[in-house]
Amino acid sequence: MDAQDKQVFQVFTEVGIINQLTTAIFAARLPDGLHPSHFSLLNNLVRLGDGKTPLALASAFQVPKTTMTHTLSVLEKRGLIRLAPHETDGRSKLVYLTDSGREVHQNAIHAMEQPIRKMTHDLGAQEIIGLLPMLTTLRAYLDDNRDI
Amino acid sequence: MDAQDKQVFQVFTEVGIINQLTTAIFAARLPDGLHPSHFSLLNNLVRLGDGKTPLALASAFQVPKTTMTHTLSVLEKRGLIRLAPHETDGRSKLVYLTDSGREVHQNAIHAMEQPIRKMTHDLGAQEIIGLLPMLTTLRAYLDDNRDI
DNA sequence: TGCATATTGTTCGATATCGAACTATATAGT
DNA sequence: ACTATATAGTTCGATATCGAACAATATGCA
Repeated sequence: MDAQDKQVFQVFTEVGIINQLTTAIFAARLPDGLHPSHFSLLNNLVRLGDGKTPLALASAFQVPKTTMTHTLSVLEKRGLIRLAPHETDGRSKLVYLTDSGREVHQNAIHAMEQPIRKMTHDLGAQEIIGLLPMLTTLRAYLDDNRDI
Repeated sequence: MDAQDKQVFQVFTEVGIINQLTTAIFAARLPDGLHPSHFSLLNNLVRLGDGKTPLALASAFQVPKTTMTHTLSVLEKRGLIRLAPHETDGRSKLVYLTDSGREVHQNAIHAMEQPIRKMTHDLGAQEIIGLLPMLTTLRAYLDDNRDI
């Protein structure tokens, strides 16, 4: 591994640390018992629309379907989502947000405003947002090359 | 949450996805049973030196000390690290790499060369490395503001 | 149609992560 | 020195994540 490889590796190390720190910051703002993975799922359903199958969600989040089964069962028990039978495929189900799920999501989003505002105040919004194009490119590339 | 807040939030969403995808890519290259968290610890000891206390390592990785107890016990059982009593503090221990631990780490680093080279070939090394300054700034800021 | 194969989701067992409570040792204040 | 408090690490119970095996349904092809 040469010096350049190590710098690239360092990028992923920093990404990992940032993910851990921001996840911890946001997790502290979530309602009691709501894990970041639960919020992520609610967030996906709100932003990209519900009515997806569990397998489609597992694929979107790059987790095994067994993990999605578990996550969905937690959210269903909490009444934040509803699992309906698939209209045309007897093997499958469809995931829908409940009113309660939308409300919990909205409150969580609102609670995250404060740390985000402090970060942007201290570091500059444009500095942070400036990362977005390359991060998006990198994410899309990795998503298309999972078997790299 | 206004449009700017959402873009900042999107940065952290992308960071999370990139972390998940790269972790999966690297995990696939690790020896059987070696979890990414195990490799991360070996990597830290190699890069920054061993002889640290478990608590110092837990703090460095931002994990509860109970998690570090578990991780260290796994690595010790595999013979990759050695836990020695602290010379001056009877409560504490010191973590040292074994020769086997250094060897496993070296092999893992080497195995990650291939996916890193492919990424840099496809996306351009400078494009990826260009993220490093701001990511480092952001990581240092978050590290200093864990109670944000 | 009938059967082989593929797909969707669940169950089960194993490991990682975490918080609360605990033990042992060190330190500080009197 | 004595005692109260702080610190380092472990144990324990709970949850998240994951892979292997399984059940139910769908699809493709003879």
